[in-house]
Amino acid sequence: MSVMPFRGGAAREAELLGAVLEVLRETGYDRLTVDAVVARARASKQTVYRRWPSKAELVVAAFVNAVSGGPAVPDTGSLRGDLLALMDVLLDELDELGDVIAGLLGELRRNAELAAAMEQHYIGARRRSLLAVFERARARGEVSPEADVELLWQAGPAIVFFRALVSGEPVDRALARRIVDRVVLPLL
Amino acid sequence: MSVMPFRGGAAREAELLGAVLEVLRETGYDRLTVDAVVARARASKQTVYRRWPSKAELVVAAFVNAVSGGPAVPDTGSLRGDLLALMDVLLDELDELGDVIAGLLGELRRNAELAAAMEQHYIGARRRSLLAVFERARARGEVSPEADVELLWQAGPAIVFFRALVSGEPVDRALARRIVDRVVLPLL
Amino acid sequence: MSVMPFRGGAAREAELLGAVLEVLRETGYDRLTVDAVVARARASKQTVYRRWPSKAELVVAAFVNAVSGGPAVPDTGSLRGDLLALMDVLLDELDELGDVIAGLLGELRRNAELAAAMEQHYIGARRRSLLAVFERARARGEVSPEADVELLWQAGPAIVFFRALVSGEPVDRALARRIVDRVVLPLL
Amino acid sequence: MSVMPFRGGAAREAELLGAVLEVLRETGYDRLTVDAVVARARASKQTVYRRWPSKAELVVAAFVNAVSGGPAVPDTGSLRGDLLALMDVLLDELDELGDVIAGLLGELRRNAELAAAMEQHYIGARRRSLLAVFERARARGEVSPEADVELLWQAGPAIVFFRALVSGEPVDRALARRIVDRVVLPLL
DNA sequence: TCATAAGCGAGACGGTACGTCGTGTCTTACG
DNA sequence: CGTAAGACACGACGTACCGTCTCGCTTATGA
Repeated sequence: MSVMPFRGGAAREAELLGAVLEVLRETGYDRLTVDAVVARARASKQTVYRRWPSKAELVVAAFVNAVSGGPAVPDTGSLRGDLLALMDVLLDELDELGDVIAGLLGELRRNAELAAAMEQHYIGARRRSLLAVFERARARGEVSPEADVELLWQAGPAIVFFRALVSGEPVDRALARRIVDRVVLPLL
Repeated sequence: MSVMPFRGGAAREAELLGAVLEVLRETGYDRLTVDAVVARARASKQTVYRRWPSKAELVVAAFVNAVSGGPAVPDTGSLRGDLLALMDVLLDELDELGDVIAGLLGELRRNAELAAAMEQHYIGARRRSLLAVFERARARGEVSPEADVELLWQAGPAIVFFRALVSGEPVDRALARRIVDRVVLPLL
Repeated sequence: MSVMPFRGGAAREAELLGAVLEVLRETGYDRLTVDAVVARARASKQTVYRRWPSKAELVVAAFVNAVSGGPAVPDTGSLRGDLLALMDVLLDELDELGDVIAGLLGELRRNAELAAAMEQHYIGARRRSLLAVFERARARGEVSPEADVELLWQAGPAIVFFRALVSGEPVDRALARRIVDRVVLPLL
Repeated sequence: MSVMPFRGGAAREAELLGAVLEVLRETGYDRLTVDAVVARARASKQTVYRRWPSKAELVVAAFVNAVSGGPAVPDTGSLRGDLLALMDVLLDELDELGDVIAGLLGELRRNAELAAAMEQHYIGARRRSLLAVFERARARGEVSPEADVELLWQAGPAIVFFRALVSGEPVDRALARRIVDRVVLPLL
């Protein structure tokens, strides 16, 4: 007498990760407990631990699942517009998942595999989008040849992360505009 | 016939925070337990919890105590030299206490009081040093009047934190030099 | 490849109570620690506290478990023999578990549920045995009709408890004989 | 600017014991804490521990102080009246201090000195009163020569203690009368 | 008259136990 | 065989109480 139809492995996996996100949104990362996730998904702990070996991996999986795909490379016609569009996406994500990221940073320092997953699916995806935007601008001649693009792409995200996670200052679109207009663009 | 001299409250406090740092250095933030600290300091849990209401506050206190005072404002004669000196301090601190910071960021998001303490004694102290350096440079005419100093001071720290804590890229003096020469100075 | 066979809840419960008794015998009631019990049984505190909400309830459960069943109703052929047999059982129990009883009396006064359990399984069982002996004697005509059996059954136990727990006088078989011959039997 | 006049050692001692009794009456023996006593008496812990080496000794001292002197030997003219008068005193004391006695019994088993103090000042005093009453009755010829007075004096107290502390049955004057009329007097 | 000791309040301290919580492993019973 | 349910060992948390200690003040006594 099951109260729920059987669901294959992949579908169940998505449900579990969804439950993780729900609990994350309600309680934050470190108040999240595997028991809460399991109760939310009407699952068993074994069902979770069969797939992810620890709470950290579970949360990273849910996080990556939530942000995966990453931002589409925008095409507003101007470099400035593209940059602002990407910064907006970053801001929204930080707003929603900043707690999760902050909670995970400690784990990432100790678990290279987790760190690699985050780099690959989160930071990496955003880096690739930014670099694509820069590349297109370079093709249009908007980028000075001696600009250190490998360093510059992360100036914007870095400042936003720094304020959101470390210094606690507000991050909003005005800030994004300031960064783009007074830091990134002048250096290109 | 006491086997040990009496130590006033303030002295005991310093000993406790010292024990926290020792344990932090040996075991890392997340493996740190209050019991370990207490054993190290030959203290009782009450002695700790009388002063700091939770493990997080204890660790923040130890961190703040370790970095407080902040970097002396350097005076190498040139803006570039001063900036590099400050970046070096930042790098050393991150190297030594990066794990602690990463572990604490989650707590800071949920505890405004802790966040304020960190901002006041850690980030704030470094911001004040950097701004003092900028101010001196401005007096010497090395800073363009329209430079957004309030934003620029954090470009260096932000990039360093971003790489050290979020993207996992290496941070070293070469990077510091790159940041100063290709981001901060050009924008001034 | 489990290193130990699974034991159902009921079996585990018996093991835990056994560990309590072991620790009781070794260290006495007041020195008994839940941690010691847990270590002895290779159990977790949760496993204990899941079943019994406090140390007191745990100890009462172990005590009740140890004495439950109570003394078989003896049948020596004579009332005097039966009474002496029951008193002997009482003496042995007091000798072995007197410390535990003395330690528990304080708790029992504040916890009616615990007191009821003790009355039901310890005192009650002994009362029932004594009354059965009296009843059989009455059937044989050895009991005067106007004897206050409801009061008399507890004269023996009461004196023994009084001396063992309160006044600190020795209790031995000679005393038991004295009580039976000079108090109980004459009043019947 | 002291808020309280100085009190010599003996007077302070009585105040402290009074505070113990107050706290005992409010919270019972095992919920009593030395800190509570100290707060109640506006005293310092050292002031308590200078006089009594442990909580148990403190409470026993307060108890003995409260019941000291013991019951005056009554003289109602009849043995029965005298016995009932003494039983009434016992009942009142048990009613008021039963919790304390129950809480202390565990300690007494482990601390012979404490047990001796209780026996001397509490049980002993009551035994002496009862024996005096028996002795007077014997002089009047009310006591059979072969009665085991050394055993009989404790029948009444024992049954009362047993019911009050162990079996949890009610103790009242009707019970006292029953004990005197159906147990003690018939055996004399 | 003043200092010097003794008792005191206040309360911090080391130690030990408590009862709670969370993780990751495990067993059972069901479908 | 995968699952829901949930017991379990382990280990950390934060609280409570005991008995010892130090401090600084007040009182009592002796020079």
